[in-house]
Amino acid sequence: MPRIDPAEQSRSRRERILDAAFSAFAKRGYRDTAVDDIAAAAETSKGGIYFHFPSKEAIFRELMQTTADKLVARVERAVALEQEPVAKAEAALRTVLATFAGHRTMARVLFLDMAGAGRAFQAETNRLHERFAELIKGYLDEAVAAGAIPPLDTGITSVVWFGALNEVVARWLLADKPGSLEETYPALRKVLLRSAGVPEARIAQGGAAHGGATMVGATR
Amino acid sequence: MPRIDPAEQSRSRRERILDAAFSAFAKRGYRDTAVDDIAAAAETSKGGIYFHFPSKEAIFRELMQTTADKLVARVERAVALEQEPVAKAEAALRTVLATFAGHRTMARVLFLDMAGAGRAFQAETNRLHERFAELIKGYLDEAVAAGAIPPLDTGITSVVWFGALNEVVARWLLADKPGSLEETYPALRKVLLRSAGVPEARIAQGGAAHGGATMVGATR
Amino acid sequence: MPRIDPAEQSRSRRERILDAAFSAFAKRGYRDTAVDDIAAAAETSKGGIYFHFPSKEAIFRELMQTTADKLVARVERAVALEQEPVAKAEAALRTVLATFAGHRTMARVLFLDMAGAGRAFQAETNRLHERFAELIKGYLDEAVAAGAIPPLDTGITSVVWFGALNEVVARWLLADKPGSLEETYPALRKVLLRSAGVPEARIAQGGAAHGGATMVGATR
Amino acid sequence: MPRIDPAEQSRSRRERILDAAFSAFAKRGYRDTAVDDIAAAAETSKGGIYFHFPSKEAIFRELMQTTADKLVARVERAVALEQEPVAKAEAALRTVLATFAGHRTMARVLFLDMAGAGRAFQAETNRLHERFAELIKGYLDEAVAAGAIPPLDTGITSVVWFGALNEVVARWLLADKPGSLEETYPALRKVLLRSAGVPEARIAQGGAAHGGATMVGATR
DNA sequence: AATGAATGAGGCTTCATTCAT
DNA sequence: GATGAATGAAGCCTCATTCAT
Repeated sequence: MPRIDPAEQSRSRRERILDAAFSAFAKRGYRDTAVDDIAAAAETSKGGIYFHFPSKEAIFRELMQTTADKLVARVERAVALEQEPVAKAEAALRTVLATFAGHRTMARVLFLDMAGAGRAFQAETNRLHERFAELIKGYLDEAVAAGAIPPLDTGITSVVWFGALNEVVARWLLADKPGSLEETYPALRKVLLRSAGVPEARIAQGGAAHGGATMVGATR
Repeated sequence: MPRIDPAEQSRSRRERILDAAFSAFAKRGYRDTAVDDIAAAAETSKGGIYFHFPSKEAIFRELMQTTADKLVARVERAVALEQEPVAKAEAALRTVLATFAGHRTMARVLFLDMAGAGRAFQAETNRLHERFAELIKGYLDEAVAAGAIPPLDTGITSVVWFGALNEVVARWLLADKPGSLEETYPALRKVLLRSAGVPEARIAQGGAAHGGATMVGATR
Repeated sequence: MPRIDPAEQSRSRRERILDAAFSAFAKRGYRDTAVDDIAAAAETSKGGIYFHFPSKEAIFRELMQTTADKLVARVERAVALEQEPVAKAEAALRTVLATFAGHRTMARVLFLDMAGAGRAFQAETNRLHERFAELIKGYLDEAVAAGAIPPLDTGITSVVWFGALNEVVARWLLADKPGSLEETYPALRKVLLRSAGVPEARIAQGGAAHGGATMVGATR
Repeated sequence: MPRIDPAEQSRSRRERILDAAFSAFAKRGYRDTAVDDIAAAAETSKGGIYFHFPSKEAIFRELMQTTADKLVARVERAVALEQEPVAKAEAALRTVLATFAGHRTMARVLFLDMAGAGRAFQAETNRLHERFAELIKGYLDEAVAAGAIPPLDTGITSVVWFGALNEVVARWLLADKPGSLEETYPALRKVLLRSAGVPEARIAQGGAAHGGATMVGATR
């Protein structure tokens, strides 16, 4: 008879709490989500939550961390499929948009809650932004090294890219009638590539690379 | 005899509350600022505050509104001094950076608190972002109309510009040792102008327009 | 028309809270008394309590302080009526017993709660014990100086006196059927005077000093 | 083959829990010690504790009981070595001080925790005090019977003795820099013997009885 | 207009105890 | 016998808002 592994069960409960917290935070924001709400959503008791996590804050932090990790991993996986430096940057852009398009909740948590969680998380927020900017900067540096784009200040450019992406996603999140996030890709791509000095000829090639596989859905 | 106009006095009390709230919000964020804090800073009582404002939220909203108004007015004033479309866009950019550089508190309120204030203010935040993006879009449209830049999607471009600006300022606000915000202007300018398709030749002219008056601080 | 002085009203409310807390602590002990209990007993709201006091602990501390002050004041008043050193010591003893006999609650708070309040108040407890021991020591020192008793270690003797008093009161408090606290005076007096080396002849004079006024009731 | 007797093993686990609880209570007090703390210190689980004991309270009660038993046994052993009634009383006093001096933890539990444990243990505390007072009273009664001291109210005297001892130990426990508890013996002895009417001549003999063996520490 | 005392709904966290495995 | 996950009742404190004066 298939006994239930208690360790497994515990992990799953933990996961359930995390999931519940995730959507609760996404729906109402960090401050407006009570631990009771999370408990109710996870079908546990408040005490149960405090068995698995030391504090509400800890839950949030873990959520941020793993969410960011997942996103980064996905971007890196997508980028790895490309050879050409500019294509890598494009892949990164595309993946972020596609991911958020498919996981609106994830976007809410990462973009709105993080900022809205208050001063206590500024360091966290900072690190997250830095991380993504670094990621982008890496691809831009490669592109410069490969001669695909002229030498330029990849530091500020990556910040611009990140800020732009941030704003695009935020608008989509806050819009009354969202529309498709992925539809913004072609236009955003053009503007950002241009900002990085990618030759117009290369830009014109469009996102047509890789055939129709451009907007590969999320695996999750 | 020079009587104090009661209406005038009331207005000044109102103003004092607004000022106190402004710095309190900037210092501790919306959620972490108690009405008591504001009252203390304004040298009034809690009751006094509720005489002038219906709620804490209303204070915040008004603050956002007037702060944004001030910033927009200042940008428009600076832009009005320029003739050439691209120069106008540059002026807008420059003014925003210069203003925030001189009014870190203003930046905090507009960039950090707004986000941190919770879902209740999303509409407000939205409108604010929209407003600035529109402002930028207007200048870009002019530039397109004047043939200074090629026809392009000024909608997305303005969003990119705003997002970039947003991110640059946010980073500056959250940095451990801030550094000069205005120093980022030349690099940011180059990237953004490029993103809008401004010819390299025009970009190379630098921010040298208007001689040394480029970075004139605000009077406020 | 007799307007109500708001300051007066506030003070009275504060007092009401203090009184409520006093009996609540005496009845259930510090730890087992919830702030809600105090609020209910004081016919206020929890918030009302926190308007007047920063914390439950602060209430307790203030209570200890003022209660001890009252007792000390009363002892000193009684002692001041006596001239002879030994009579002073007797008066102190008598007053403490008489006071507690008339204010069982006071005794509970000072003797049981203080100890039971937990480690957080040890310093407080310490100081209180020290204070009373010092008081006693003062009278003993006077007696030695006056030659009423032989030179002796008044330090340890005062500790013994205090400890004895403490125990007598504690027993009375914890007894199933209390009996009269004041009835223990003659016997206790004899033992303690003996411990201080008071001559048997003087001891035999009994507590008859001051005629029947020996057990003056409390004023409070 | 030397199997481990399960009953024996269980007893040892029980013992381990008791020991752990003992030091935990001594360190943080009854209320501030969580069952989890005890479990951790005993290297068991919470469930394990509840297998051996019905409640936290029961552990405490048992601890008090056995600790008091040990102390009493030790006192009686020491007293049995003496013949002379006054010497017996002295031995009791000496032993208590010596024991606590060597087992500060024991003192903490018996003197501080008991009081701090709340109303639930008042009966326990009462009984403990009574028990010790009875012990002392017994020796005093013997002394009276033997004519070593004049007839006196041994009831109140024993209470005084106990209270004095209590206070001395409590002070030592709560002092910032403890000093030696045993050093207080000579002075305390003198005061207490005097309080019981022991002739000055006998008191002057000092604690010199039994040669240097006076303060032999306990083996535990 | 202003004051400041009062309210009370909630928020986060702790912890003795239970119980399925 | 033992484990550790789960429960849920309290507990202390905060704070936006109201209101008598």
